[in-house]
Amino acid sequence: MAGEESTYDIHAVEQKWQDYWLRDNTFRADDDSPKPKFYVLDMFPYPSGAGLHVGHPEGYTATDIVSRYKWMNGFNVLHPMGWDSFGLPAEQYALQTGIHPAITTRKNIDNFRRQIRMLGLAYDWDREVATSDPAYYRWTQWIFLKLFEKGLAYQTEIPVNWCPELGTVLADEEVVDGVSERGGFPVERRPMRQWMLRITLYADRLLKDLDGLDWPEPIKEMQRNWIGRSEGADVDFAVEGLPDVLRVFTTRPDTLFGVTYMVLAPEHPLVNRITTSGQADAVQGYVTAASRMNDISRTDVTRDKTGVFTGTYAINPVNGARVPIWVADYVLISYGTGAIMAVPAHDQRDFEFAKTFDLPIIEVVSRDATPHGVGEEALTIEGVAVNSGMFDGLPTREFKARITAELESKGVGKASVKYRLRDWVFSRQRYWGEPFPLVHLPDGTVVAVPQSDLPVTLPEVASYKTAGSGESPLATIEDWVDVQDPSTGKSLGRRETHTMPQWAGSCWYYLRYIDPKNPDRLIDPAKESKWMPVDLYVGGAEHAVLHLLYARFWHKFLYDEGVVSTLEPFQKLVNQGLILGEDGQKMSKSRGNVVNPDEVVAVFGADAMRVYEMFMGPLEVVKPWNTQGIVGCRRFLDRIWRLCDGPVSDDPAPLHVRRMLHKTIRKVTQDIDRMRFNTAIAQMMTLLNEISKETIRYREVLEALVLLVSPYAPHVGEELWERLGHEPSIIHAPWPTFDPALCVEDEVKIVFQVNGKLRDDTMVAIDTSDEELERMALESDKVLRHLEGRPIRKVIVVRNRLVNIVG
RNA sequence: GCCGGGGUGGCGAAAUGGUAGACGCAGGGGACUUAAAAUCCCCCGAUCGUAAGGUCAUGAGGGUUCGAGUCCCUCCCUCGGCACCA
Repeated sequence: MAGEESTYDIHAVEQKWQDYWLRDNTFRADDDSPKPKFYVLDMFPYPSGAGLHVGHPEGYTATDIVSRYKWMNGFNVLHPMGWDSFGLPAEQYALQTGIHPAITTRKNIDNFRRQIRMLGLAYDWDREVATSDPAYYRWTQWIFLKLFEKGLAYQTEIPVNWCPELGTVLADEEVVDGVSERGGFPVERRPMRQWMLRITLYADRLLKDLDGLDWPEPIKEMQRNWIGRSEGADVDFAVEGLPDVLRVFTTRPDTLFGVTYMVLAPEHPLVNRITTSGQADAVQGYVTAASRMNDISRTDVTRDKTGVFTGTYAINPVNGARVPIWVADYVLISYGTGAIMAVPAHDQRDFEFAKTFDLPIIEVVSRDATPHGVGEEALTIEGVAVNSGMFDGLPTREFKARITAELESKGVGKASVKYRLRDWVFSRQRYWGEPFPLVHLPDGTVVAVPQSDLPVTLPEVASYKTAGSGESPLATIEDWVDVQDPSTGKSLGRRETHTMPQWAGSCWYYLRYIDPKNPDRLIDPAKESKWMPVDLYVGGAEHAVLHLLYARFWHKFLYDEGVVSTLEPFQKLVNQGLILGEDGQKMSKSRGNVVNPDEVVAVFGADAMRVYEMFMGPLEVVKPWNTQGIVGCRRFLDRIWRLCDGPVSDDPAPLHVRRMLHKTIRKVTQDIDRMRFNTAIAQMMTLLNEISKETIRYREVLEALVLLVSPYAPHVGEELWERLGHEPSIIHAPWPTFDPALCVEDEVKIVFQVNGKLRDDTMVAIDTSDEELERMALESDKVLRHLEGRPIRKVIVVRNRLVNIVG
């Protein structure tokens, strides 16, 4: 293979420079530098036992190129790396082997660090952090306590998937058709105590502040959809024969005259109160059945509508109509008020339900102000009111405003905004996560562990199995759970045994990189304001919603607390596309198509791997790996090496070579700014092809090429830079500049078209006049032949490009 | 179902509305070599033609334009996200 036949000893060169960078601390970010700052961030990895796969270095190489480019442009760059090291796999491994997750994690981190260094990535290792390090999670706990103090953290009972046989809570993905994925044991919905964070309080800000971010529009759109702001009205319906009020949320208050029934979610608190004795058994049975279903089958849209009548009626506030109240699981307790007014003529779900249970359907919206009767599906458009009494003829928009105001004046409704976003379930019944710094007192109150006692560290446990109750393994460690007064030894209360989810540590790691060792505070404000915000954040699109939304939420909270000075953490975001296996399938162990960077580097070297990953295609795009393809990148580097290896002339290069060089400097520079690394590499290859034709190697050209290629292939870059007589590191050398005057050719090819088809071409001096070009085109035999004597109707001349004769 | 990407040679891809396929891989031919590897040079979308040259071609079909891979409309396929959110 090409790697073994390479021109130079790749591995010796790569080792030499990796050692140098480490020794020299080349990539240290300087907190005191007067240079402009640039903060480049990678989404830090979970250090799995499998080690890096070729997908990781894609994003890392991209940020590495940008970092090195910024250094060469005189910036003070912060480019850190760390570990998202709490998480389930280490705990599952501990369950199987009894090896402590901390040990596994340390080993995996060491392996990841080795692999990342092997790739020549320019990180400031003095700033490395790991979320599972007590010195780190002390501050995760600190942030949580702030949230707790401000009332943004609360406990609630919410239904979770409880498997009695396994004695544990399962995630929705672990439940298939109502039984556990592993073992096939029955799973039930059981309300369990969980810690929640009030992210919904920040919904509006999380939505609005998206506008100012330099993020891919699709990602912003995903976040907007996830937050799901919707404007409408709360409307109160009286319940016949009872003092209760049934409040519903609707985005279409203009359809109130079309309400033919009401629906409560099975979990709605009014269900028991309003159900008549005659309907009690049916309702009870339905509610119980609904509680057994998991969220996935419950929300399966292809399911037929089900429901049951409560026996009670509600009174429509606009016309006094008496409408039956049903219970149905297509209404979710977690959205709006957990109850709806059903308008089957204009809502597809209500329509299907009404058809199933033979309920009336009243048309109240029409395209053109005249009723057309109810069709085969609901008409969900905005239009004009019909069958709505005095409101007939009103356009939807006006009607909404009028009726909302009217309801409000009567005290039976008001304008209302609801969000799809739910509060964040923040606790896990697991061992390997941040302990909550909380103590439950005997009287039921919950108190914070004093700041001076942080961190609350994880105790040693004998077994990593969850406690039988569904509590975490921590619940079984009596010494740890029982909090005693240090002076009297008297029991004060019991520690919270839940742990935080993996998202917690990744919500703020980008801040700790700025001040990683500060023992007294999360971050020094002066350093924070120096480095924030993150100028470029690169990572996988799989984190488009959750991680990025949670981190933005915490950041805004920390802003409110005066800890950070920016409203948003990540100014520019780029998602790298997935790298697929050689078979075009997603890489996975089971498919056996995983490419291991160790093997690639062993054969081709880190530089070739880096160049290939960037050359494969645009960063953001999904693309398949092809080991054969690296050969071309290896050859490219070898050819540069050989070029620099011989005698070098200090004479100025001939004009055509300098032109090519300056065009290349321009293209490579512009492409790095646009993060189009593939075309930058292609341009360098083109330059290389050109200068290889010359018998003389000009220093002027070689040095520029080495500088240009060095962010992509830093080992070759450093080595050749040194051999050309310069001091390391090449990142201290200035990025080459181009002369715009040298980027234009003095001759251009002009294409002659007849009726838009290419017929001839010729070389002319640049900026030849339109008249001259037209004259030349009309002298072309080929053009004349294709005109076939037809009269010329029109001539289009595009200077320096083409002449199109229309005839 | 809804939202968002994307369909260009054998493959990865490139192309401010202006020569479609830059650059690379694979393939073919040649030079060097006892030979192979490496290296260097040439060819390389399809099709008709001895050639000159012509015709077709960017998922399909329409449209705008002197000119469309690029803009507009309809549709198909594919990948990702969300999924009874009232």
